[in-house]
Amino acid sequence: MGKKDSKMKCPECGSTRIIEDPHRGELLCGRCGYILEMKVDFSQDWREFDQRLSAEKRRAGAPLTYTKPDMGLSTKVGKASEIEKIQKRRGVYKRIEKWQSRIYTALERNLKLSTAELRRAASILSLPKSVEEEAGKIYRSAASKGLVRGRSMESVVAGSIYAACRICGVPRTLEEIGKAFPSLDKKDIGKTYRFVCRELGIRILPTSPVDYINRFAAELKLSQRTVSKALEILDKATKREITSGRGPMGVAAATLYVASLICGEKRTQREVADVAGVTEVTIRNRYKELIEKLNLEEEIKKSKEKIAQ
DNA sequence: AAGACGAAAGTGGTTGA
DNA sequence: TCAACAACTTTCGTCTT
Repeated sequence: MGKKDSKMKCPECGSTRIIEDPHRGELLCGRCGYILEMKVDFSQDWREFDQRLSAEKRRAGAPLTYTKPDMGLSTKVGKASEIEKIQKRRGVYKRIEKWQSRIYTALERNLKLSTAELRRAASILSLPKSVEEEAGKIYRSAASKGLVRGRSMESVVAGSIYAACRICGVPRTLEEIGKAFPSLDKKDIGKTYRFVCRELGIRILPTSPVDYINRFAAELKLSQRTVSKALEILDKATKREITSGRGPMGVAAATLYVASLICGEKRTQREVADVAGVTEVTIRNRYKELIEKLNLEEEIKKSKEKIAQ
């Protein structure tokens, strides 16, 4: 993490302490954790030392993209009637043209619609371009394997986005994805997600609570101090295997709740639960385990006394 | 009155025979 | 394919602040 230039200001709390997290490529506020932007390096990824090297390394054309139905690549065979000079071969071109349209109609028509849907959802969720690309890639493989058949196109798009978020290390909850797809219910998205991952052989790595802490904390407007405390607690908890087998969102929520108590920035269980998309009961269960196994009782008592003063 | 607590019953997914 | 199982949810009554 390094300091960023001082001109930048956090739109959330006005702090000018903007820090950079190079692993995630995020710029975030050092005070409240608000994420200002996801940085992507658009600069040239090679250097040119002489004529020969520059000719070798340079790549022509627009970059491939999964956010266009044809990846920005397709060419079209002209209509036979337009190619007057080669009248003789007219029959051949007619056939080629026919095949082109046949291939186009099946998969491409679907991709046209789904790409529009993907873009719409990505903009609602304000996903970084890289995640959108990943989602497009996943959808494309799913579609070409015929996995969309029997499922709604939307649910597969939603599942692809959910998977892409996790792969890129910026997981969203199913609720959040669901908000961008009002017509779908949460369970269908999860189901489709699992199905697509299984069929495509995408390894589903369980998400870590760490991935959620920053985002949840920002929504709860917790200070950086509390976030650090939460991460510290989480680290201890992980080492003692309190977190294994537990839902990562519940763990993240409980950790933040405890940290908020200790740092005197109390949030109610309800508030934390809503942000994390779990119930108060789950927070209570995790919370109990944390306190028991990490002996946090005294620390909470201390901070309570402090507040009472 | 709001928040925290915990018991009990229900849900959906995983696992192993 | 079915039952057992763990995690989580929903609901609700009770205690605490």
